[in-house]
Amino acid sequence: MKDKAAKPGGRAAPAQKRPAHRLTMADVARRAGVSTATVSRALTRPDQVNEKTRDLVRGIAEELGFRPNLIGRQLRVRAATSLLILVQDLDNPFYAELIKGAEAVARANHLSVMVGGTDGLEEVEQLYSEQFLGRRVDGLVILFGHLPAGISPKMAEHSPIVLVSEDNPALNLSSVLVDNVGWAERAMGYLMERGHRRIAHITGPLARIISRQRQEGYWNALAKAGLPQDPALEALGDFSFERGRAAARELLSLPDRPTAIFCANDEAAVGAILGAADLGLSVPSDVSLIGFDDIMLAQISQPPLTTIRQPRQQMGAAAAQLLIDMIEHGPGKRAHKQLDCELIERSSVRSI
Amino acid sequence: MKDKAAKPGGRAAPAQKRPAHRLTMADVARRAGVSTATVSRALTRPDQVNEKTRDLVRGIAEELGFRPNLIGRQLRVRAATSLLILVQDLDNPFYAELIKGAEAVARANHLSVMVGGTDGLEEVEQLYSEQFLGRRVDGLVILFGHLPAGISPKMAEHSPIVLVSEDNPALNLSSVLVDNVGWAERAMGYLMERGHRRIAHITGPLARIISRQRQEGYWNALAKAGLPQDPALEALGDFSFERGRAAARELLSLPDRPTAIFCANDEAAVGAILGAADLGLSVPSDVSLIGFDDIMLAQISQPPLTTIRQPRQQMGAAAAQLLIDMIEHGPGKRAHKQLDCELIERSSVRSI
DNA sequence: TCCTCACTTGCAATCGATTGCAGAAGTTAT
DNA sequence: ATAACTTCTGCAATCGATTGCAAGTGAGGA
Repeated sequence: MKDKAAKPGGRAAPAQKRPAHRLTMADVARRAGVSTATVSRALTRPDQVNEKTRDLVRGIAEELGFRPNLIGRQLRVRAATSLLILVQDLDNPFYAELIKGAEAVARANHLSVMVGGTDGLEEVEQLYSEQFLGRRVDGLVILFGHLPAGISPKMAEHSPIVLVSEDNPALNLSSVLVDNVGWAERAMGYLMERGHRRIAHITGPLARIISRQRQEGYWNALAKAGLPQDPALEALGDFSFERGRAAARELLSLPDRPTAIFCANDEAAVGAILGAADLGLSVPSDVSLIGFDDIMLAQISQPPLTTIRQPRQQMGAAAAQLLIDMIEHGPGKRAHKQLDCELIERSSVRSI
Repeated sequence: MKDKAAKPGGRAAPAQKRPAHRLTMADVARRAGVSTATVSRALTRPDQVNEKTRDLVRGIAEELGFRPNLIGRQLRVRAATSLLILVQDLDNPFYAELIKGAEAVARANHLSVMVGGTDGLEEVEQLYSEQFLGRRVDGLVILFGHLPAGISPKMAEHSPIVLVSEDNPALNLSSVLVDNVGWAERAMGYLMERGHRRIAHITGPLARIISRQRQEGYWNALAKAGLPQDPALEALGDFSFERGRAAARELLSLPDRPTAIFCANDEAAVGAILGAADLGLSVPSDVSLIGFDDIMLAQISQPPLTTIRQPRQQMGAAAAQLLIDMIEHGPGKRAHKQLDCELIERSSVRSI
């Protein structure tokens, strides 16, 4: 990659004879007997050039298969061209749909979307920050709750950056969020309305703000119902299927078994279905389950999962839109967009 | 976006006073009392400039927070900077993992990854083709079996383009594939080894080559075993969960019910589990099921699905690598990379 | 003392398109 | 016929960095 020097020995040079002179506007101009300025105008501002000239130039450009070099254009016309979406885990289905929403809006605004999966690695964050600082991307959608290494909070203040899904109140950045605390409370409320009193919680990884917020909602609901917090009813999870399964086994082996479990996400909830099955218990007859997110899995699981749906695609779209506004009008003041979730009733909860 | 003209009425202009003159090398140069050439070298070829000058320049660059404009650099140094991955449906989990694999390899080679979801729309394909023709991206990973609108086969011959997952033999392009026919046959073989003779098939959408290849594998296996093709045993699917469910109901309502079903993909297979359940039948005791792909769902379904695993991440990585080679050494001759699948034995098949 | 060579640095061209400004040509009004 | 406009086109600067070439400096050798 970096070293193209001809190898001393080796097989004969495979490359083409000449570097295949790339077609530029100058070529079209020469061929049409006009200046490059005219070519440029003929191609991008048809009304500013005489009809005959325009058709001539366009014809020749067509015939030659000329396409303007977008890098050249971009250097001159400083218009935004792309957004970068930063994710920790690119193949998490939750993010995929979000990316889709953002891409659609970006595309409608003549922007393209780059994606970067950081795996949580600082060096990779740094690398992508460079793209932003080097103005190769014009805005940043961040799907984790911190600034990527290489971007200082002060810098971020004045930049088109938006935090999505996971907030970080310490940074005062624009964001697109759902009310995790409130909807966790709502999920708990749903369980309580159906008579459940002894309700366990499988958390997400507590290092993540989003997990702590859902936990807070769990606590709030308990408090409002005058129920005590019982540490034994909180099992540490990490959003994974396997951990959800194990956690459910722990919780359901308790002497005084909970009648329902609020899971911090769907994947863990589906794990919990199996964890229950491991103990010969079935959902919802022996234990009720409610999840969070409404990933595809939630519809397909047996039983289908009652859960809180996050409007993922809309979140992505809103993020892109916010960014585009910031790019056009300057960062201005922070915008905090909050989208509504929805409780999707399926069959993993029964009344008692 | 296109029209920035000041709105006649409205609130006061929110934009900053001045467009915040962007820092360039010239600024650093002036401040350091050297030429931009020296700044450039001090920053990118440390050994070519005197130690003292270098430190001075770097210090000032640091202090000023200068970052070189990557667009300017890219215009001058024609090095590849990015790959574009084109997909029909961005939130299909199958592709997400593939993108992840490609991104990792791209990143390791100092390239970034753009993604485009076309939804199968020609106009969107056209739009992304433009990015490629305009040299804003240097290579194309295509995850569907045709060239995007706007790129002619002849053009494609000489360009860094690779078809992944879905081939199109008509185009003679480089590709990264699995042997869909062979592995479909293998799936069928697995069923037959376990005594199944009456085996149905839920196809994918037959417009897609990949579906037809798996179907061909199904037929081949039948033929090799001396079994007849029975049209009644082939149900048209579309890779979706719902259609899989419906198809399974049709097949299992047949007077002479199949003992096993080979599903063209996992999502349909999981649907089939429920389709069977709809008829009071259970998997694998009443009917065996084998899928294709090994998406996450396959591990989690009840019962977990026996299936053919495609090495998605490797496919993405191989595609990126192939592209990078083509970019460095010219397209050269076509490379067809075939990766191995793996039969993952879980519990959706029983011997009879 | 003069020559050669290595090491630093700057000049200016270059990548490819866009666009402000001004001149040329043509039209209309007076 | 002349002034006043329009309309069209080209010149040349510009966006921001990189790099071939040449010049300047100082050290070391003859």
